[in-house]
Order: sequence, then C-alpha cells, then structure tokens
Amino acid sequence: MCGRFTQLCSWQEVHRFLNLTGPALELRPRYNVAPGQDAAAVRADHGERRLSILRWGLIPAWSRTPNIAYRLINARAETAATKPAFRAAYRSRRCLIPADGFYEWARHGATRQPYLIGRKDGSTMAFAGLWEQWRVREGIKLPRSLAELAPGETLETCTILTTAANETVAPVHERMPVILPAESFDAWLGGGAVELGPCPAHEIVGRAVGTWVNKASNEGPEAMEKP
DNA sequence: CCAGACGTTGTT
DNA sequence: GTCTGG
DNA sequence: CCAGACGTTGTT
DNA sequence: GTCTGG
Repeated sequence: MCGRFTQLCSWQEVHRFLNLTGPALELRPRYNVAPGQDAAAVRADHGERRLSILRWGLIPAWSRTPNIAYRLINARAETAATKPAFRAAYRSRRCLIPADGFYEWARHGATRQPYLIGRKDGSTMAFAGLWEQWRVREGIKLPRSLAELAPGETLETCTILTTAANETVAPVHERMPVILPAESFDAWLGGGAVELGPCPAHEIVGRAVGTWVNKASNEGPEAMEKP
C-alpha cells in the first residue's frame, strides 16, 4: 500500500517533470507526508496542469461525515473504476501526486521495520491519484482537525491508487502505489485508459530506515536516515 | 418502495 | 449519488 | 501508515 | 477494540 511518502521536490522540479502551468507555489520539503495532511497534487484544469494542495484521505461528495477519509487513503487500482466511493472521481477527477519516495512497513512478528522505496537516482515519481470535493453540511459535527471549516465550505481531498507489489517491494509489503510512466501522464489526467500495474522492479530500490518516521509529527530529514 | 451501505489494510 | 437488500 | 486516546461534571 | 490526530 502506501501510507507515508516524501515530497522533497520544489514547484520548479515538479514543473520540469510534469510541465506545469499556473503560478509557482512555495513548497517546503516533506519527509513524512501522513494521511490527513495536505499534499501537493497535479490536476488537469481546462487543458492546463496545475499544482494544488489536497488533503490526503478521500471523502466522497455524498459522505455525510468526513470520518471515512482515514480509511480511503488508498484505492485499489483493480476496482476503483466501479467502487461507489471512487468511480465518480475515477471518471473525471484524476490527479498525479509527485513523490520522491514512499515508506512501507515490513512486519516481522511483532516488530515493524520501515523501508524507504524510490528511484535509484532519487528522482521524482508520479503516483496515480483521485480527488474529490466535499462540502461541509449545515449542522454536522466536525472532528477537531477540521474544526476550522465553516458550513458551506469545500474541502478537496485525494487518494493514491495501489497495485500488487513488484519484486522489489514484495519482500517488504504486498501492495505498492501505482507509479505512472511519463507516457501515461496525459492519458491518466485526461480520463483515458491507462495500465495501472506495478512499475518495473528494476526502476526502484528500497532500504531500511529508522523508526523515527513512525511518528507522523516527526517531519525532518531524519525520517530518511538508516536505522 | 425505503434503509443502509459505500473502503483499504492487516489481522484473526 | 447510486446500488443492493429486504 | 503509526501513535495515542478512549469520560463526565463543575470550576477556573 | 476503535477512532482521531499527525
């Protein structure tokens, strides 16, 4: 699956990779993006590619409460097109989520060892994602983390597609994020048919990191350090 | 017709 | 919103 | 994903 | 056990 990742890239680096339009944003490097936090994502908008900030954890537009979000941080690529929670977004609200690495936890009995996985040269990848808009309804009780939202306001959320692990990731975990090749970017954002399987195993590499990353409020480069 | 679910992961 | 179950 | 909380009443 | 927060 994909429950944490890094976004070290600047807007300019994402622009080089994904050919963005629109004004540049000031992005701070993120060493430990966790569910419920804001993350940078790229969406097609009238033929342009804009980078925006979405909250990770998808809330379907029809959802009565936002509490479902923490379970919808991932969508299975095999079924997202038809599942009620995802199919509308799959049709018309797709995004690319730039990431330089993702964390997976290997379970050896009671212990959990985090690994950081990414391209050998550390360059930026693009996860396949979906996004949604959720409008705060009158009279609903919001969790503290969303308490600043007023009724009528709109929250934009996203989820990361997952697929079977390739041979690099399999020793650590059964699932991994869908990492799209550059030739699929247009088709994905445009709503076309795209192969959503695991990326070739030789394109990525993993290494163990310390458990400092476990705590989501730990945000520094220490997250990537060896155990 | 209305009511109720709608999801992933990992663990049991 | 839309589908399934009753 | 993992870590940490998980409750009420009344008073400050 | 289950939910919220990060």
